[in-house]
Amino acid sequence: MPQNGQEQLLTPGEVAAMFRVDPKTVTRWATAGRIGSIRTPGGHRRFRESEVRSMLAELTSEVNVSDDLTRGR
Amino acid sequence: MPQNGQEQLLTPGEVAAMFRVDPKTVTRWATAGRIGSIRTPGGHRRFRESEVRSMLAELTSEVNVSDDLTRGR
DNA sequence: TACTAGTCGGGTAATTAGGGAC
DNA sequence: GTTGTCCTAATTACCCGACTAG
Repeated sequence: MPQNGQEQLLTPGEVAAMFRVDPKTVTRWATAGRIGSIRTPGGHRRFRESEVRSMLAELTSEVNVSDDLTRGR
Repeated sequence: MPQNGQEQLLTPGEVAAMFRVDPKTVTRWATAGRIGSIRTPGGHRRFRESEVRSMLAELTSEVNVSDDLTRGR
């Protein structure tokens, strides 16, 4: 079994689905340097799941926090 | 773990997990000469861990962490 | 010898990159 | 200033049967 100290990566389509935007938009974010990207030798991009999720959480504004629903922070 | 001093070899599946691609894609990289490969007597491929890691680091671009992440602007 | 998981091949869909304009 | 859609070319993903690794 391979060691699991690696970072989980996401495809542009998955990131686009998380933000509910077009994959092209995610590509623009990567081009603009707003999100870190890992390129395959073929030129396709992969994104770090932790980075995407933290960004998603960072840009999320909750209405109210009742109890321990906040487990990531 | 295994022998030290020797170079660690990775299977196509492990390299595929690092790049979040299909093992078949890694095979294609080897066929196209984008990555060095070592063939077993049976025809299966093995890849050098150092080469894969350096390539992964080479194709990784971090975000420019500006201070204005605080949503002030 | 038999067994499980992985990796050959090829072939065909699906995704992505890049440019450019609105 | 940002996002979505158009196009073409390239890359990648999933399908199969057969073989290898251990």
